[in-house]
Amino acid sequence: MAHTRVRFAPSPTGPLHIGGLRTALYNYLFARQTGGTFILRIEDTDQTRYVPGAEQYILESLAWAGIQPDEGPRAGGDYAPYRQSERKHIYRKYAEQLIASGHAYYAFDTPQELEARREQARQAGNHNFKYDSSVRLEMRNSLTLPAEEVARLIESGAPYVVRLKVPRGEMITFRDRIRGEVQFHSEELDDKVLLKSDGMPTYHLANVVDDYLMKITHVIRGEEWLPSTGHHVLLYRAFGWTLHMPEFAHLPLILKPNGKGKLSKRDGVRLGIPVFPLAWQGDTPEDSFAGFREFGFLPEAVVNFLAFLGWNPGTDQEVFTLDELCRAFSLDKVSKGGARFDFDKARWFNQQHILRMDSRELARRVRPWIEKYGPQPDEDYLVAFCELMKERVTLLPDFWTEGYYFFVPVQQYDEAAIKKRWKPERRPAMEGLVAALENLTDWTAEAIGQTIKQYLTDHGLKFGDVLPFVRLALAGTMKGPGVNEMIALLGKETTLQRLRAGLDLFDRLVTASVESAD
RNA sequence: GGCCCGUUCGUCUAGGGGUUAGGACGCCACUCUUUCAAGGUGGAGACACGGGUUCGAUUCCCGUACGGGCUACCA
Repeated sequence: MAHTRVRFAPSPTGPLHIGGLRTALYNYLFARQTGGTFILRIEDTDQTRYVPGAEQYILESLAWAGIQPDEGPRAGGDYAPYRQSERKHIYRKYAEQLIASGHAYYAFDTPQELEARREQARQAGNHNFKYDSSVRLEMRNSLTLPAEEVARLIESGAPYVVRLKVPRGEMITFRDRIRGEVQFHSEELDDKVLLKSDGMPTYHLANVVDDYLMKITHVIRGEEWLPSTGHHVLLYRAFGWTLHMPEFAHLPLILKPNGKGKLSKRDGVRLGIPVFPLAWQGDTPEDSFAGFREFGFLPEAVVNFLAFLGWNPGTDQEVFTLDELCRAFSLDKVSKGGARFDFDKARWFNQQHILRMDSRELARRVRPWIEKYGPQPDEDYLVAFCELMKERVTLLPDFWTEGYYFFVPVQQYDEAAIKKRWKPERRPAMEGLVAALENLTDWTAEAIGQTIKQYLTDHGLKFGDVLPFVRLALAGTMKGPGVNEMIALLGKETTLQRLRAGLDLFDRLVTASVESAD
């Protein structure tokens, strides 16, 4: 196969949707796997929908996910510029070439005239007005107007568009990498606007021209583009570029959790789940959203999760690094049906990636989530903490909520557990243990374990007789890492102090409940 | 409405003319453990429907149903 060149071509109209990120990911994986080039092209041809900051957001999202473009507005490349607004001058030439060859025409119908025409069709019971071969000869365009009139209109600066002259009676067939052969009757296609009255191209023209100019070999995009691919094929034919036509691969959509429609930003706010990679600050609170990053997802996990929404390697392996995905990915294994967004599965992927991540690397990711609350733990302490906690969290904020007591005093004791278990008779045994620990100098989990075990056997006690109370005094909760490790990390001073304070608290709680029971 | 695409456990999916239809998430149980997790074991749980083709269809074909996408001077 010739050198593959694929592009991700988002429109900067707002934050990049998670579905868009997946499209970018698949393009990236395909490029990496085939040793090809991954290109980012900004499709900003709609000036009315342009949102400042959106392009920056796209760049940051891709960077966060670890899928950097080889060519693009930031990265540069031999086919620059990569922003369609900066390529505006290119498209007109191609539009005129099409007019000259009889594949397109000027149309002067105003939006009002078109609307009137649509309304007229509605009156006649046709709710599906199309500007196509059946009506174009009734409209105001270079096909119906005398040549002098057309020239006069253009010279006088009258607004016009260029439309594709879709031929009659042709069958348009193309092979989609994912769906096989797809066909359209040319009769069903309307005369799409190619060049808008503001001089900008529409997606259809810009897309085909740029893909040709940038030597794109594979167009991997969402299924919502499937219906207009017929027009695109026609365009390649009209330009005489059929031999350079890229291979198409239309990806299944990412659906709402209930399966009804494609996932939208509304679903995010409605269900309290992220549908964007990063937070987006809109003009209003309703237009601002948290992203996967802010929810505490690792980019590795999001990438893994997204990769599996519509693709699978055909093996039992589910947890993949980006590199592994690059190697395992194949367009042929992309499924056809839409995939529902499953937040629980996303959480599971995150848990898996946390679990497998090197603790030192993990500590780097976790640090902001701890410092957010004040503490600034030193590196080794944080690494050790991550080592203890990583198998009991799913999202990054859990490190704090589940293990805050490693950084600050216990805020809340599980009083129900204490009242249920604590017997004041246990106090001497606990005090003895405190004394034993106080004498210990080798403050490691192993030595601590030895000391506790020795003490228990010496006094005929079982683990269950004291350990739950050690845990409660140290962490306030019955949950958490092994007691030995917990003691070792907390340090001698904190451990002894919390144990002593705990004993007093336990007694107080139990006597209080006895009194209230009277 | 028209056109296009799709349909295997609740979800993501493997599979493919003859299988006990496999895995993962979630759920349940058990196990391990001082606890919570993680891990291990086990369980419930699916081929949308109707016709063909065939000795035999979940698998191939055709319909139907259902779902989705598109139907702009938006991408």
